[in-house]
Amino acid sequence: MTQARTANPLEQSVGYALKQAHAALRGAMDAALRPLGLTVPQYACLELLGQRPGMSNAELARGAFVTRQSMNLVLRGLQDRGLLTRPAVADRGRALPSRLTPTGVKQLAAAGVAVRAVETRMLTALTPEAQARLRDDLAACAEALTD
Amino acid sequence: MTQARTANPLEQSVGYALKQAHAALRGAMDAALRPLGLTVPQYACLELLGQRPGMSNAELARGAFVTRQSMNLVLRGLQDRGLLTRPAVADRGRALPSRLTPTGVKQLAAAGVAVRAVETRMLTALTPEAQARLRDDLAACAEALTD
DNA sequence: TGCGTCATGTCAATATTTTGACATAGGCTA
DNA sequence: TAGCCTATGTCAAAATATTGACATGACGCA
Repeated sequence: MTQARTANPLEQSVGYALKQAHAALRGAMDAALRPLGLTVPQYACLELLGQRPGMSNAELARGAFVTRQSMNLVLRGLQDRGLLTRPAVADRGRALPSRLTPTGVKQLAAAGVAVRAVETRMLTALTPEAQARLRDDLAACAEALTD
Repeated sequence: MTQARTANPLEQSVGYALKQAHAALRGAMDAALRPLGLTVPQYACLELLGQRPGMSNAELARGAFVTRQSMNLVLRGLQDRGLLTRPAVADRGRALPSRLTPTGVKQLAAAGVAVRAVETRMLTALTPEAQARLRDDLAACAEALTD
């Protein structure tokens, strides 16, 4: 026991476990979205817009945890593919509100099914209570670091 | 906004919380390691080698959740800076075992202090029991996805 | 009104990572 | 032994993300 601690302290680190779980989730989502021709950032963008239409590029970037510049490229790609629309000029301020097209809504629906299946598989070993607790603890971790 | 709950199902997603916590941790580690001239992958490499000297490039890549090619670049950078050594040729197989130099050990010690401070800050809101539970749940999530 | 500050969108350049590919070394099996 | 499979290190190219910078618009305040 005491040897296990000194021999593998990494495995006892919450940070390492977080990194491990994130890598696994990212890989699984990537594999699930590939048949649909979507990357994870692209899906995140669709999901955010599906839940709150009219979000600006900067808002989407913050919600997807990437830079404005990266999200800008994602946005253009999705726009070129006809999954969302964006006004060429802003009528108020500089923010350009994006909205899903009907095609985008359909793509999001298909992607959502695939992603939710991944999440369900990830959480198979956890009770609903444990899942809620995990979510809240992760949120608390994020909040403690963003001050 | 009574529809705040139904309007934000993303906040109820464990996967999203995981992504959020990971982004916050990554950013905090980045900031903590920058004064030392280290990136997160570089630190991960040092930490792995500190705990298990002689790991090969491929082993380090798996442990740090990056590709072999990425770890190869990290390894070369650290080697050029004199933080680790690697034999030019393998005496057995193709794996080249890396080992920290005394300078590397010192850098790792300093970086370890900084990183542990970040992890402590991240976990301030959680009891030791909750921390252990969080770690185990994350490990269970990762394992469920890697089958 | 004028001014300072902040947020946004976007361009260009750079850095980083991944994808694809190939040669080599070792283990396994017929 | 020969043949096949897997793992490893590494090269080159492509994709992706970030950093730095700039112009523009909104807001607060004297």
